Amino acid sequence: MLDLHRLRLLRELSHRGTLAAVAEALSYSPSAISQQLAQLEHETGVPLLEKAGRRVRLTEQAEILVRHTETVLGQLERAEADLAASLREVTGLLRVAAFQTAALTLVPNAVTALARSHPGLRLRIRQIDPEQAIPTLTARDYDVVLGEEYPGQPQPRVPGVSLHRLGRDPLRLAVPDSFDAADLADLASAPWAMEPSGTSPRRWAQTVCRTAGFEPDIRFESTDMVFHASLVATGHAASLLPDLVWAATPIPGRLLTLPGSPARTLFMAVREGAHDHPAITAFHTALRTSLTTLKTTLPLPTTEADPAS
Amino acid sequence: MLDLHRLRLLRELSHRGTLAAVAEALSYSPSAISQQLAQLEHETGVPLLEKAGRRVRLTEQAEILVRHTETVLGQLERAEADLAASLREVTGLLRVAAFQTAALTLVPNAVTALARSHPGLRLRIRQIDPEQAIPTLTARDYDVVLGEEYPGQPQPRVPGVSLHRLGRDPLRLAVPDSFDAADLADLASAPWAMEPSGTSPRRWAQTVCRTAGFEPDIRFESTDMVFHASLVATGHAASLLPDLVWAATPIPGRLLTLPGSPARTLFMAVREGAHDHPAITAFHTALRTSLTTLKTTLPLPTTEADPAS
DNA sequence: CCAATTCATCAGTTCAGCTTAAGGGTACCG
DNA sequence: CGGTACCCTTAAGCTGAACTGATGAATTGG
Repeated sequence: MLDLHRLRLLRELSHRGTLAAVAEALSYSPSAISQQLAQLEHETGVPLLEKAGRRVRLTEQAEILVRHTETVLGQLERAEADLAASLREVTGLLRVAAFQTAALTLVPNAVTALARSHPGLRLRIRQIDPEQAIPTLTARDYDVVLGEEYPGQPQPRVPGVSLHRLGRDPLRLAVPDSFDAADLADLASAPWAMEPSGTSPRRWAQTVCRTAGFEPDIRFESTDMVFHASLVATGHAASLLPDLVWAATPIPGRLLTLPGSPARTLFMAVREGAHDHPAITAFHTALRTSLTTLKTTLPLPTTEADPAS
Repeated sequence: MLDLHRLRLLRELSHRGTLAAVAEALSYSPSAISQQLAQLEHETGVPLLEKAGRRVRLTEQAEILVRHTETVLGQLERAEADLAASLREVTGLLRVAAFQTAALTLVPNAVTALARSHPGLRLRIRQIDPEQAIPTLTARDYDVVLGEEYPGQPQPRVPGVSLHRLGRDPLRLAVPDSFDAADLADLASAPWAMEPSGTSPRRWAQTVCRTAGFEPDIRFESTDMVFHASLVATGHAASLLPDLVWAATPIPGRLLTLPGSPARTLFMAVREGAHDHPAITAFHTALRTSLTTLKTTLPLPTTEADPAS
């Protein structure tokens, strides 16, 4: 009988490429992974790994096993979901990774609602960059990862992970009251606050400025959008920020709607097979109602129709 | 993550009914089973077993897990089969349980053929009563069980096990030369050799005699059909025997064809998911050719058309 | 009512699988 | 080309999960 634990290691290897990465992801020493895979090879009697430079490559047979392992793991995930669904009360522990604005705004409301509706469900929230959190779904560090997708910056497709849309979060231009600007083009030489390079909000914001015909003068870089807001409030920079920020901090100046009414899409990533899990569907609906509640509460310019709400 | 090993124990329990039986089947102590299932209950946080007198009953949740476990185990079986199928040569070890006539006649030819065509395949044959061997398929004591089905004695359907027909083996009346009998009715007061009561050949043979209008005078009981044949040869008893016996021992007297040309059906039982395994398909074809070869070789009365060959 | 079954529990033991440490091969870079 | 960094493997030793065996409690059948 094939050992599922070893098969999982093989599957991780096929995703991550090196034994060291698998070990890192699953908190083992590389040696343990090497031994276990050697054992799997021995049990099956089939070569599964072959050296490729200083790395290893999966053989054709190993790929076959990986494919089956995916379906087996999905089946087990569904078993857990079915089991949880058969109970009246939703219980257990849900480990959530949330990006900053979600953690500050969406999540607290959702947690409150769930504490009332599903007292048996425990939540563990951690604020973390979603780009690095999504791969850890399959490593089972988290059950849910909240993510965002900026226009023109599509989320990479990760096998074994399914995405579930939460809604749109409109993106607007936040300008200090002291700035004399009516639209984007007026800010060609203004100081800007943006996210660090390499992030998708940064790529999007830069694209917006370049489309408007200028290269932004970026004076402040931070992943902290509340920091951006305070820079706007104190008159130091303009910034392109999503509406949800204003649920966490007061609107610091003027908000200008951008051409085309762009928005980031908020989504929830879970392991395939787990999306039926009652804890996850409960969390999903709690987030969606949290989002729509926040949207109607916020005193925002109603210059756009939002098809998501 | 649900532990597959523990799930397997739960599955066995749902089939066998008591912890003791599971322990017996899988060569553990009952204590080990109890501990493992308690652990599974603890991990899932869901009650899985409830006391029912001095036994235990599976809860609704446990049944859910069992259903999923069945599909997961089937998937793993298919993984192994796919893996083996991807290799050029058929290798590995095939553990076969065979009933007596099969072990004496069908199997040796098949083994010879396989040794030539698939030198990498090792076989371990054990002669054993198929009725007790089939349940052990799921316990993985055997990979293949050869079985027989007498007319009107249908094989019980075992979940997780699939049956594959090998062919018909005609049943005839073997009468000592010294007996003055032309058909069944002439043997109403003759001494008979039959299989022990409780077996399906016995039930069938008794039905045949009763249909012919008499209760047989059973003087010899044995599962050994070669013994039956020798009783016929030595003039001590008549017996209802399948043709395959004559591949193991000379025809001892006269063979009379029965009305309706009855035959037992020979089949091969394997775990579901394993029927695609190349070692098993190879064994299957070897057995079928072995059977047809034997049939054409035997000097038998050709009074019947055999639709199986 | 006693004997036999069956499951639960506890203490003791064994072995699979982990970590650490050392070694060898490969790529990349000055 | 040597140096360095990275990656995989192997050996040795240790730890904890899981097994055995003994004991006890509950239930059923003769």
